[in-house]
Amino acid sequence: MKNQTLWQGIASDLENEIVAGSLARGSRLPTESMLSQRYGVNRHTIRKALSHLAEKSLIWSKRGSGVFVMQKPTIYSMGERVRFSQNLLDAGRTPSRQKLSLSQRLATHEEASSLKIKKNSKVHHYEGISFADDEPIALFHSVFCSKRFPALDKYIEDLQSVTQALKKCGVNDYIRASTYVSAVAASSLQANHLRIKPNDPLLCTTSLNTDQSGTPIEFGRTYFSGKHVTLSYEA
Amino acid sequence: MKNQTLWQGIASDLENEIVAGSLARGSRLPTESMLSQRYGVNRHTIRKALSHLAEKSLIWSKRGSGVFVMQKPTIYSMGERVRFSQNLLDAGRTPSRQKLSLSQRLATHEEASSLKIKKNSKVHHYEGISFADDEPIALFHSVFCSKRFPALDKYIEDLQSVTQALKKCGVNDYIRASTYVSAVAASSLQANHLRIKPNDPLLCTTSLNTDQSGTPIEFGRTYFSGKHVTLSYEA
DNA sequence: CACCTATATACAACTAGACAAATCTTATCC
DNA sequence: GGATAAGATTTGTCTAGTTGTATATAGGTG
Repeated sequence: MKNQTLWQGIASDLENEIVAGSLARGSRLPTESMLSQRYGVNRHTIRKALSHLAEKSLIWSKRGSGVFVMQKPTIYSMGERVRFSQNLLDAGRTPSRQKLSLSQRLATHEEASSLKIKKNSKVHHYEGISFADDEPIALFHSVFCSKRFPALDKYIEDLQSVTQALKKCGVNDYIRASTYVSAVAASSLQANHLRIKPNDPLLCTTSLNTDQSGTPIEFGRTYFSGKHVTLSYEA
Repeated sequence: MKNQTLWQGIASDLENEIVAGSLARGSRLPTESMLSQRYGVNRHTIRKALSHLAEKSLIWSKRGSGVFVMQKPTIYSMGERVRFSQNLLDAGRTPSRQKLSLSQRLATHEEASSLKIKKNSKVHHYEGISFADDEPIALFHSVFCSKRFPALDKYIEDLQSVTQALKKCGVNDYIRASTYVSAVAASSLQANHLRIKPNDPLLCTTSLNTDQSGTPIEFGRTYFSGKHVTLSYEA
């Protein structure tokens, strides 16, 4: 973190002001000329820093008008139907996922009782990272009953999508039955994956999805980077 | 003086031009390409000579801009009453300041406890550069209780002087209650402002000013360029 | 051999200036 | 008061020039 270029230093400085709230959401930044004076650099160097922040969707600019702080970094809306890809597409961002692991193991006590399956049943365990515009925004892991979805792992491997894989297993729709949200500090491992610092705040959601009959299908936890995500519960 | 290398000869040649005044203080040197042509050597040889002069603090360079002749170092005296402008006038130099930012924000834990105000109180945050003869010698930032000095920011904006602005707020005199001095390495942003290199040493003073009754008024840090400033504690 | 001096080349980071395009501000007219 | 036009601001784009850094090569010296 030391030998960074000027524009990188400026970008992280401005980013700090944004996340700290000193630059309020929706407000206008100082003009590029002002910033170039403040930081003692050429306007082009400021523009490089700004374009970096724009790529991270922290700001947006309008010719002739100014540069503004994004209202929310990424809006991830929680509702009856939570679909990762569709959510991000709605927010105007490009979703992608990276698999960390995909295996079978015995369900924990918590998982078994949530999924309403027998203790020591086998489950598919799927773990990975969610990206928005190639920026990691969340770590997730979830489990599915192996007995009910014998070939789910193969489908996930091929399709890279839980929604699509479940369709192949005959589940055309699923519903978010419950969601719990808490805040935790990132471990160094989590921080590394999410490209943030250890102890940075994470939003931890524990969720259960069921099919239309109410039978549990998926149980999992997702850790969202507090810097990049705001959860939305609008109706 | 006999068996000197090419770059040593060039360095002493340029040094003579500087001390003789043929290259004026603050002026720009010919570009490295020009010099390499003039002396008939490779640009790297010129750079070796220049880096030698830079180590002696005779010149400083700015990427993309050029190489410039540096001013002479300054002595800055610390005592019960520390007044920037008067200090430099006493030293026979011309003082000036440049505002980098002036805003209100919440006090940090350290600031609140130093100023003896409540946590999460608002403070004026004033940040800038101090110059001596148009050469930057220090970066400063300090905070004042917003509640006690509601209009201080306006006064600072107008008067460009903390001492004068405080007078407008009814503080006719203030006293340096404590000063801590440490040495730190310059970040790339700090280095850019002070026209030095990253990791060059800075004198970091953390200071608290109070009014005559002992009530804290200003808490701040000043980063003096080690190359340009010597602090003096004479009685 | 290891190290310094010097050359040569290429690229990255930053500055400098100019101009265009979109927007905002202000004066003016009716 | 509202519409319009002129001017000032502000971001977007382009070209050119300067210092910083990295790599490769070769000769001289202790």
